[in-house]
Amino acid sequence: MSKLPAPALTPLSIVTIKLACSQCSLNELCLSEGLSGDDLERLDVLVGTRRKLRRNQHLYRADDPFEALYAVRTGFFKTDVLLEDGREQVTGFQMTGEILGMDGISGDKHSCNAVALEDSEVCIIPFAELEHLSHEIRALQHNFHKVMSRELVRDQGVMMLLGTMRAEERLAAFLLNLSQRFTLRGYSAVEFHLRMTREEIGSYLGLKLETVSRAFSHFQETGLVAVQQKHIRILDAAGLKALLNHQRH
Amino acid sequence: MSKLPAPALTPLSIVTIKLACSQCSLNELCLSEGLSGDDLERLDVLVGTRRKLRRNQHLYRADDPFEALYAVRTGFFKTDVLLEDGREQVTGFQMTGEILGMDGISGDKHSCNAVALEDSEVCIIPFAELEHLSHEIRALQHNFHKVMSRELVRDQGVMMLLGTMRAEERLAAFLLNLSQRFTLRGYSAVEFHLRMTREEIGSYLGLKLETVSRAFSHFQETGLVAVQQKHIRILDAAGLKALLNHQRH
DNA sequence: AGACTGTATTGACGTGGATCAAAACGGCAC
DNA sequence: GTGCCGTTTTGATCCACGTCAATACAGTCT
Repeated sequence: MSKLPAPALTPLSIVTIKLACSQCSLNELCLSEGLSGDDLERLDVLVGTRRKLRRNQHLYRADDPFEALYAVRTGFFKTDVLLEDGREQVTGFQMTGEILGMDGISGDKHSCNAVALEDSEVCIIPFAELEHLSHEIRALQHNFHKVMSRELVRDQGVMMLLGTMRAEERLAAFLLNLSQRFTLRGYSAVEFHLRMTREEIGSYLGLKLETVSRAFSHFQETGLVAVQQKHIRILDAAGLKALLNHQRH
Repeated sequence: MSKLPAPALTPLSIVTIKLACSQCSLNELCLSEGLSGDDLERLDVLVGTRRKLRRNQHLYRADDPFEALYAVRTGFFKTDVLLEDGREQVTGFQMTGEILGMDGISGDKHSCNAVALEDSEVCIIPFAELEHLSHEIRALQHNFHKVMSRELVRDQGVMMLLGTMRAEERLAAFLLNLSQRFTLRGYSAVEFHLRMTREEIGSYLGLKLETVSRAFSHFQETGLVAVQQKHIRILDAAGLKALLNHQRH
């Protein structure tokens, strides 16, 4: 299983590392939650290899054969779908501890593109082996089901956002969501760097980049958020939340 | 396990039936795909009970404890999510052979409402038992993963629709999607009854009911579709598809 | 340092779909 | 049948966001 230590053809080097889930600080966020020491070791074996990606590198592309899931170990990703006519929809942003690639299970090929938005590292989880192991470890099976289900619930939230919210509500919801996810990972809830461009935010939120920019400016004017390019500081989280619960008109 | 044959308190009668998946005509669409005779029988035991619902009855509601998945056996459902301020987003329409309730796995409670849009019947699939059985039958485990993943891919499509398409494109995509799903079930691809109102279509597509109505009228005028209330006849499927691939402008 | 390029901000204007309103239609109860 | 009510259609108006365009800013290369 160990990979050739031959001349690295591309920057996408594949590294074999022998400490995986058991040593991983993301434990609770990932597949290994609640696994016993013994089972954890078996998961370690499964998730033996990692892959580093540079900013803007693709982890996989739509129509690539599906072979593995990927757990983000460090860094930041986006997933997007392209229509034939060139329209792009960003379907999600993934950070540390989140799992990528589950869309590929149903058709044995990936149905979207996954791109690193900064230099990143993922754990490779060969899917056939994951199924095999979760066939043996019930807790792992259940964890995996929960991870997939969580993704379904997340998608519901995005549909709600795209279907019923106006521009500033969408951006507020987006910022609060990021804040919450950063908090879970031990980072500041109120101050962070956006890894994506205004255009990518807009695509995710179903808005044009100019609208995103204007909404940021307006948040700045009203003292909700301090915005300086990609650097964000939330000044009034309650105010942002209040935006969400307001009736139309 | 058998239910009281006592005076039916409510129209939501629970019926014990002993032919389940093995006799079910929906085989290929559902969880049982590719299972051998022996394994099929074990799935039969699991999916032993059904539940009938009248039009407008809830199958489950948001925050109900999650205990089972439901396979639509006959009828038609919608799922929706409500915001505190009363805004509603229809997140999907489910027909024969489709599985409901997977959103509940992650939080042990349902995250949306499921309502029958016509008199319907579902197969009850107790989730703990499904996990138990799919722990033993690898093909079942894999089928279930595929079903969940298919749902993720479907959600991607809805996001694309809500994020990048204009009103008539959304409606065209919606009609073509229904057409395709009816076809899979052996019904006409070009002629069908809509089970939902304009308002529900609009909620699903992120549009107001008036906009949906106008789009239907326009399709009628341009000879793409014959519309008579809820009765739809697709006259020019290619024309509808062409709408989707057009650039904005 | 200067030049180049991708990204962000801001303004002026146009438009697709929301909103408000009224009328038509269909199904159902009586 | 008649009346009632939920749904659909259609019209008139409004406005949030898209579009087009110019400028500002930041990072990178040389």
